[in-house]
Amino acid sequence: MTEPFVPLKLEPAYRKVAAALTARITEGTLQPGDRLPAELELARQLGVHRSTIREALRELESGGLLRRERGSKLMMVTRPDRLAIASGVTRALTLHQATVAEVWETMTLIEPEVAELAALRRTPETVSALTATMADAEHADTARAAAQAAEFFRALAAAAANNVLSLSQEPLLQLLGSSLVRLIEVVPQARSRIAAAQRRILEAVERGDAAAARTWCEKHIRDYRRGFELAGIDLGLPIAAAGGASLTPKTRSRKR
Amino acid sequence: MTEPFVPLKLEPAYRKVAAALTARITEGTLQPGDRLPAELELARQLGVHRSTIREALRELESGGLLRRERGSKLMMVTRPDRLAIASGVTRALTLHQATVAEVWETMTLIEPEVAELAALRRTPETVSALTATMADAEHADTARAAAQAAEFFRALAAAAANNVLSLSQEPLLQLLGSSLVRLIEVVPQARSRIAAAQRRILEAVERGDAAAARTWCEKHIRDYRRGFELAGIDLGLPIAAAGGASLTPKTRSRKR
DNA sequence: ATGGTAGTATTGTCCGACAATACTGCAACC
DNA sequence: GGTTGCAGTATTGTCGGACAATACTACCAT
Repeated sequence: MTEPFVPLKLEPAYRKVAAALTARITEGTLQPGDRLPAELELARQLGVHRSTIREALRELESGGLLRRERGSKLMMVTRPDRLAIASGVTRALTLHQATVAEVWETMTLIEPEVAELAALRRTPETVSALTATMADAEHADTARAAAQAAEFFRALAAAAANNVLSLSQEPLLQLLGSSLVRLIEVVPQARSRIAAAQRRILEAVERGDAAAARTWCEKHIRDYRRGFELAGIDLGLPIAAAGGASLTPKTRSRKR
Repeated sequence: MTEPFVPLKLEPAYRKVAAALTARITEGTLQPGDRLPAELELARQLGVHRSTIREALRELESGGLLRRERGSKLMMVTRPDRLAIASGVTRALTLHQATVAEVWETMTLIEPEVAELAALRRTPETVSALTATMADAEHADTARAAAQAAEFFRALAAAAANNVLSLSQEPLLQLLGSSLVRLIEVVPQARSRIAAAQRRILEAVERGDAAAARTWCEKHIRDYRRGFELAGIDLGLPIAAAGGASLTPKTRSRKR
């Protein structure tokens, strides 16, 4: 016989409220840009106490479905923005001890395709946006230079005109950030090599040469791997460790 | 001169509390599996009211950093689980009106690579897990059959032994779910074609033939596209519309 | 050891309160 | 006319406390 009783789950009220609000948003009754009613009003309508409403609001807020625009009091319904969503994924991957190798491997797979699509679908606007990201190339400030590398990929994905790709890529960029800083810090020729590769990719995209864009991007990503190795970053290590190590390289090399 | 005053942001207490707790978790002071102190105790330690603590907890909870194990009272620190994280991304992409075409394109890019890696890194366990997913293939229940298709890809990614890939793939599977149901509902030969392709991929993975695995997977994904077209799913349409239409075609047309 | 039982701890929800601040309308002023 | 000042209201952030339901615990009886 099958089990006669399954664990019946009673949701607390705050979760039901959150679910109800989420449903209103996903089904479109509440649209991005709409203002939510005041907490007391919501409490009255849903028949629960304001505290309960507030707990539910925090839930939606952290999911990016609600935000308060600067200096406003009422909450506004909003589409989760890309960075916020990605940072949740980033945190999750960090806690799951994702390794540099895994992230790198995924980039190997995504980026060349992104470059290819960018070359095929470029528009004057996306190309100039891409060009604009080169301004900070080879920047003296290490953090700035690392940020520029990520920015380049973001602009590339924007040119590829695929939101799903852009969002898939974002956590990778965030995760690689700290390792990238270390790479640029430690490997002297990194700045120029990165800039040179970016220029090659940019040129290929500009003239719509998809094959070249892909090829150069492949090389570019492979080059990152070489850089990581040169910088002494253990690819098998979880990202967190690789990043943290870059902050205290001296202490690590000193024995004990 | 530069602006003398930047908007100074004062965070409400509940967010500071959330940030403090998050920091403890990411830095490792609180490890997955640890139990959080009681709310009153936290309130005492942090010097705020219990309501404030509770709002912060909801924030972490919805981020997947805290969970309560069934029938327990204290919260437990936990690693965000893959499905939960992905569902946030899924919701975001839905709200951003991601199209079937975008999702499909991203799968085109990821899955063949996943298949290739799976063939290279397979172990007896992952292969048998992959085989096990075939049990539900060609299932009469449409929803079940669609779920099986997603399950197959999950097992494939597991065989590829890359957590980042698995997680990147998950939102795509969730997004495609509803369209997939529709596809299988409408296109009679879909079940057998899907099963056949899966068998081909599985065989290639089993014998470690990376090239074949990739090729068959590419064909498989291309076949999905054909299926979508046959099923009359407009690839340019946002996912929500494509899926929603299949779930409640009657009610939608009656709406007001 | 096993099983029952009473007491304690903890959460979920409620009520109410109050200060700080954003919004509104109106009067006053250049 | 447009700007400024101001009073009044609405709304949030935070607090204090309360209570029922239930998980946990320690103890007692068998």
